[in-house]
Amino acid sequence: MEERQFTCHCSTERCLHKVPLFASLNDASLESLTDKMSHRVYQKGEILVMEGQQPLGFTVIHSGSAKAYRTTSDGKEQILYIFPAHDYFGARFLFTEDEVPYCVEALEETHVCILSKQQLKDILIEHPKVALELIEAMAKRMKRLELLMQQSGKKKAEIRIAAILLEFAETYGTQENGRTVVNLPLSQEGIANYVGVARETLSRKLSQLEEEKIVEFTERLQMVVLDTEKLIALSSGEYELNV
Amino acid sequence: MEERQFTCHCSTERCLHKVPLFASLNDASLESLTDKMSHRVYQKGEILVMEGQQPLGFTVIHSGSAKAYRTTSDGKEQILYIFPAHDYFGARFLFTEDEVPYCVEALEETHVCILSKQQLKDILIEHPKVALELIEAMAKRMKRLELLMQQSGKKKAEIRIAAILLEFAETYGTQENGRTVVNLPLSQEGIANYVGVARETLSRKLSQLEEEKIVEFTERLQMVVLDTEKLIALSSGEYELNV
DNA sequence: GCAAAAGTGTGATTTGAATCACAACATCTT
DNA sequence: AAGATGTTGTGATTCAAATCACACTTTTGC
Repeated sequence: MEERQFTCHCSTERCLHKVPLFASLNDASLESLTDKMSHRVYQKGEILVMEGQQPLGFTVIHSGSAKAYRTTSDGKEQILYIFPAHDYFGARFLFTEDEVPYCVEALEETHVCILSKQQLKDILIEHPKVALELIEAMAKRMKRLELLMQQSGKKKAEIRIAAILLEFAETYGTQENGRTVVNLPLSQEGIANYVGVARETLSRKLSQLEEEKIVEFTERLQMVVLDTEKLIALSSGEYELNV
Repeated sequence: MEERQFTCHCSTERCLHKVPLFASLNDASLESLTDKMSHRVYQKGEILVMEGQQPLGFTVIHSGSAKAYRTTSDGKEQILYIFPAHDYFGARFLFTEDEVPYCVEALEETHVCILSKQQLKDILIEHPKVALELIEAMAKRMKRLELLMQQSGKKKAEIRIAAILLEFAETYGTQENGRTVVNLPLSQEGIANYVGVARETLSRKLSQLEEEKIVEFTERLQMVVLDTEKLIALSSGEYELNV
């Protein structure tokens, strides 16, 4: 096993540069900001923040990825967000509460940079353009939530599954001679918890999707989208899986 | 019937004063802003914006209320938001898209004040505190969406119903010697569309709630909450309705 | 390399809510 | 006041997904 790393290379690499949120800052302010941030490394399975705890702060994922989830009353985990590399979290709950509303857990080795609430507020007041960016970013996240809401109102599992697969394709997919190859961030069990259906239902639906040549599961945690059109039609309810 | 009103009293009443979003603006900037806004009046059932259209702008509800909904592929309406008086909408889609993602319809006679995208942006750049307020407001709305998401992942209808009733109690309830009297903004049919269950299911569940003396429906569009604790327990899944 | 653990596929059964189908009210309208 | 229209309650039936149960496969850790 590799030696565990306790520092990240943020200061040298100026990791914030890759985050669209801070795109409008010039290099000088960016560097002074980076110096002020604290940096941490988490191994796969480690918890970044625990539901009910004090918020860590505004957290930028430098590398790696994480999932945010809550444990429901019947003991299952409902995943709310997957944060890929260069994404961030914390703005939403830094501003609304006292305690974090969900657990965030690393899905792999993950390096993060953290900004305290006050630091973030200072930046937003000083650089209104960053605030505007943040508003836009939040709007995008809301858009996704609204879409999911709409779909989850409906019972059909396949609609919601198709929507999540499309989300994955967009976030983790790469084009390879026409087909979209997607490295899934979660196992089937995890996807089921994200979609909010039973693991068995997901397994059955995925088999159907393969039968109908809409997607293909080549190896563990890898999916190839064969027919994006159909997947979109499915997610909007225009198309249904035949038995 | 009363004569239809085509102008609102914004300029004299400084309606924006009541909107927490603009609380940090001084009277002078508030008044100059108010003059720049356009004002409109809608009757019950009139559409403020249509799904797919160009956004109206950032819209503040001066008086009245409205619902935002989408029509799903199977022809039902899924209500996403209810906007009460002094609430506002538009920030979310002004920043993300080209077209409005849902219909907004007046639930009663409704007076609104509208700010164009550019006007809003200018204010946000000039008054970073307003931007901070907007971020907080969006965070709150996201919090609600996340909560609903979580609950809609679960199948139990009563959990989601309880959550919505609590939301209504908070927004439209008034304390009257211990009990909370709530003037509902929607009919049963509307509530069903908001929760995302069949109208019949809602009716049955509400009857059960009355049987168990948790709420009481005194007159049309009026609910009295008798046992808030139980309603909360129900919404979190700690308590279940006995047949 | 082998055992334990984690993840996956598939049938049989149960269950909760959607759907269908009306009857009973309430509310607009003229 | 009476018909029309919209709203609500309740039974019977259907149906999709959860649950249960277990075989099978893959990964992981020592």
